[in-house]
Amino acid sequence: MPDPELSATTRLFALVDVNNCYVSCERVFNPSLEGKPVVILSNNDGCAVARSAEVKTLGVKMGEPWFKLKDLAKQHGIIALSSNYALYGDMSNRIMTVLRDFSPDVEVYSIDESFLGLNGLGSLWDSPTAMGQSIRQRIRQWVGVPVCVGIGNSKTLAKLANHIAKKRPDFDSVCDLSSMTRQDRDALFSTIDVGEVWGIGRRLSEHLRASGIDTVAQLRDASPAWLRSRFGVVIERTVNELNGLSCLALEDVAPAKKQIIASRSFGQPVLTIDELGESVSNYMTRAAEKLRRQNGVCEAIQVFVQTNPFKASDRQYSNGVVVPLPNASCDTRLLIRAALFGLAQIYRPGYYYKKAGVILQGISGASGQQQSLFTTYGDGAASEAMMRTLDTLNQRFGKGAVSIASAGTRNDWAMKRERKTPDYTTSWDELPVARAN
DNA sequence: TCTGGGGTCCTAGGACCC
DNA sequence: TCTGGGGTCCTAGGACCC
Repeated sequence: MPDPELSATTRLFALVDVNNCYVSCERVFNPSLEGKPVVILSNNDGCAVARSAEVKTLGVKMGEPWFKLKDLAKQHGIIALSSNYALYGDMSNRIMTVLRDFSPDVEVYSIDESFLGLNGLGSLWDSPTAMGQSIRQRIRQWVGVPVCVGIGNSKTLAKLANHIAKKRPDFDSVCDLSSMTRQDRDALFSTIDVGEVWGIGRRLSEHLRASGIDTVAQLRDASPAWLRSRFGVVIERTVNELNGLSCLALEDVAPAKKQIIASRSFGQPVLTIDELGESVSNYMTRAAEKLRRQNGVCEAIQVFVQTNPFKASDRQYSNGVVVPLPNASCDTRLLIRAALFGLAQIYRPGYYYKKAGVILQGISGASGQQQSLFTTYGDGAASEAMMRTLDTLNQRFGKGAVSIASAGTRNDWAMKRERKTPDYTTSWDELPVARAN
């Protein structure tokens, strides 16, 4: 097999990743946090979702509940901040803008990570490493946060290089695997745990180790065919990528979401359907905004509720239901009604609810705003009739007991859906009386 | 009694990512 | 007392069809 790195179609990728992103963002606006142990907490200040280097050194894990950390925090003076996603999103946009100056091909992979396509840019720089250093310095200077840069012949290798740049101080925050000698790479790969590879999670690591594959080098040299038969096609692709055979393309335009989730845990347990309904309405409002932002409509919504699984002394209950819509829609009011209808079906009184959420499903893109408006309001007798039915029901049973499934024409998707879920209540006669009192 | 073969679609669940 | 919130893809198996 020819060395893919020498072929004419060799690709080159960089991965730029903000160090301890949320903490670094906070430090830009509050320099007194510099050098101190800082954690950023999730919704309701529940879990640590970002840790400064000082906190990582103390052994604090990602996702660790804050209440378990309180003693350690007191002991070491850990500063805990509630998360501020508006700030992080804004900082992220600034970084991505800087990156676009370096390459026309930028894939924003997450709030703190971007892939860059480097093909064709070689003549602009002494070396990929020189470019990486320039990226790093400019983001530090213009935005104020530290980043690491990993470079390789596939996205998986760029990710791995980034990991090395972060862990090994001698690389000075930039690691280029593509220019390294085979021996140097082997030496590195044989010291890195297989679980550090992008796409190899906890489960696969366990299985691989049981098969005698402990390091990146061993995974790279394992037989793709054997791995495929044993673990599936995803890992086969990963191994090819580790060998410098680029299988994952850069996606410079973000594909539209196929589903949109909005959910939250509650600070306090919630008992009544009215409170749940209020939350569900809020989530749906947010989800519908996201849907419209991508000019989409959805054909069904799902609503779910859950008690606190960590509280063993509580009676546990969790349930969800899919509500097909008579017409694909992005209309907030209609979607909220559908969600409340679903909620009425799954709500059971007497439980301490801790979490609820909605999922928009069957999303398709509208070709433009006009089409989605037509779909929603249109001349659709179905929609109109449905709304009237809902109003009648609301008057009769009170808020929350709303039916939408009996009105209008169903599309194919919804019909199939109905066939497969026989327990789905289609008639309002069958609606449970779901109010607590 | 014996009981085909090929195909699609859908779902639930599991794995992964940040 | 207090335990995040999003997403994607793959696979196995069942339903259904001819």
